[in-house]
Amino acid sequence: MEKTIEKLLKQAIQQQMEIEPDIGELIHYSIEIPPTFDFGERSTNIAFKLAKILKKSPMKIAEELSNEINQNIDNKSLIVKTESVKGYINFFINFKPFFRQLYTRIKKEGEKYGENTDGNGKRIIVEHTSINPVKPLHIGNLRNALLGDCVARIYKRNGWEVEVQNLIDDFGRQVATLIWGILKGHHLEVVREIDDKYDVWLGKVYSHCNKILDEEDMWDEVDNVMIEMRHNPEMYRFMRNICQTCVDSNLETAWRFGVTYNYLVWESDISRSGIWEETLPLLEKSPFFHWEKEGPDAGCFVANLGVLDEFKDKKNPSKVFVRSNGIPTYVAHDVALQLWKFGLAKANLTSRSLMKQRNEAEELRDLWTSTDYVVSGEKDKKFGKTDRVCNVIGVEQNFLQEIVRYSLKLLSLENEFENSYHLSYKHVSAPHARFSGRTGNWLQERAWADAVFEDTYAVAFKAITKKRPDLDENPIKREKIVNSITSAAIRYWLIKFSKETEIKFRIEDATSLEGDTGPFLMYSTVRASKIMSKLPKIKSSSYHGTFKITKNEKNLILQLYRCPEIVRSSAESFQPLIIAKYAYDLASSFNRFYETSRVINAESTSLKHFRGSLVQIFLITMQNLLHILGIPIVDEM
RNA sequence: GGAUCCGUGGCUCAGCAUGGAUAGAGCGUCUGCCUUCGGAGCAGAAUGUCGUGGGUUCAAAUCCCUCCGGAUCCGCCA
Repeated sequence: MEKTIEKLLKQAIQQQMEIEPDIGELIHYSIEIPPTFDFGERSTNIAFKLAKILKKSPMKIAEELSNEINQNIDNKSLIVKTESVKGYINFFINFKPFFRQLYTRIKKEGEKYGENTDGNGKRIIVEHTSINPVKPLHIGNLRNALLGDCVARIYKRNGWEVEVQNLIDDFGRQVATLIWGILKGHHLEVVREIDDKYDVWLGKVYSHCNKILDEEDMWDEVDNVMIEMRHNPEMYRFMRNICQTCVDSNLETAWRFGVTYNYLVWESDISRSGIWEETLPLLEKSPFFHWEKEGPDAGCFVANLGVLDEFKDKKNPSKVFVRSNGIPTYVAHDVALQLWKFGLAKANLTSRSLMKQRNEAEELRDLWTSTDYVVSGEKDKKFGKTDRVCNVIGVEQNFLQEIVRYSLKLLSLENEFENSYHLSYKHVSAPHARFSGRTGNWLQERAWADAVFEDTYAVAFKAITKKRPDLDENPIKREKIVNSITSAAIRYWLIKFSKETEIKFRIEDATSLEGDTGPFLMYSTVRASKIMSKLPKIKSSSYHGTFKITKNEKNLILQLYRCPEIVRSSAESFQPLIIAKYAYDLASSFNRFYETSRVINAESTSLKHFRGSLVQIFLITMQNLLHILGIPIVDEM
């Protein structure tokens, strides 16, 4: 439709205005959806733009162009008429052929409707979740996981090959703290309640350890544990087993929400892989990195970021990459990791297959993990080496992530610099503080992901017992439905905010099932599939005939048409929110259609067929959107 | 001190990239709609100095600057 409009406009402008320059782009960006469809289906403000060039009144230009276009079209073309109003040109489309085209397309593409091949098989790594393996996922970690999960799903549908990584930092201070506590027997002071998942209990132990350490300063001992973990194989094994069990427990949580991964990258494996040893010489060759000889940073390996405009104003534009004791800093490590992701550091990593995961769409995903031991005969697989990298990391790391990105620029890795994306998001906050694993305040607020799931489950269960007493007979089916509703509600709630918005954690919002929520989307598909199940098969040629298309029907058609453009723009901006908002608008349009357009008891056969096919393509489109959002599809609820 | 982000009805948020017609949703409040394909829905009402003040423009919630309020970052921690 837009292309037709562009063509008509271009033609008219060339005939009327005698201006040659490429106004293609100007025309392209001037086409918009009017505030209400009373003004037409599309409109353009091109007359305002041309007014400047031609030094003529916009109204006059709009009028002339509109007249010209009206002469170039007839009632058989896709655009049937145009009107000029207050300088705008409004376009009215011929709905029957438009609908026929759209119907044919959606029916043909089916579950691929909305997808495109922009990625052309290029590869992207999406790294998300990446929590320290000493605690359960809290609601903020879940936001991270869901943003990453949706971006992965979106990229897949834009023709990219996606690799989802979860970085497990088993070598950090947090793990050392926990291990210190366990070696001291402090875990015995924390009761594991009957319904505590392993990671929830570990999280309690971890915050208990922090409390002890804050009271009596024994951080030296933690440092010793950190060193022991690196050099004493038995200590390493002990630590890794605990972390592994915690990760298994974290994975269970992720799966409840439909989140799956391809690869678990362990920090200890990375450290051993020689990745840093590969990276350091690369940096040393660059004129922007050097070993500092004097000043406060003497003896350190330093990045000279001051040469970049972006860092010029910093108080201290240089950044330590290697400490005077020879140990690389976190940022240095992250640069190395980023190089590995792009395939620029080989890293001697071995991997093994863990299991197959299945998500709510019944899609399989192999889970692999990096490993420190290989069982003979096991397959190995190499990860990394992608064209683009998206790291989902909280907003508090903006500055550090910028350093990582700009380090690539200093290494003249322009392409990798352009293709590094830090998906930065704000935190989910408790009423008065941020959630932190150290203080364990997620516990009091019941803000860990499993608890939120349980609380939402309870609300959904209550609702379904009231609405569907018949399901008392079939508790297994009911449980499946309630699980779906729960996952849908929480997933949608955590993606419907923009990344820059700090979400205030209030359980009433998370568990809400009405209005702008996941279950609302599900419900629209339930309505549609109920109609479909009661409708005889539609023959694709049978929606001709004489009938009027109502306002609500037109609105639904126009919404359905937007899907591919929406999928594309959400990938470009790394904003799952765009899909969520669109899906909500689409469901609303359907609900309005549903109220006013009877399908099964339609006044005529041709009308019944037309409406039936509209329901059909709505169902296809909506299900595709739900897949992208990771919301389960059910045919009753 | 420097940097980034945020401020939109009573509450929670979209919209800002690429300025354009009447600033949109949801919750809450009020009024209607179940002999009607499933009411987790729909129709309607009330509620707005788009933080403040200036600038650019034919046109500003959107771009630029000031100030106010809030968040985050600025380590040889991760």
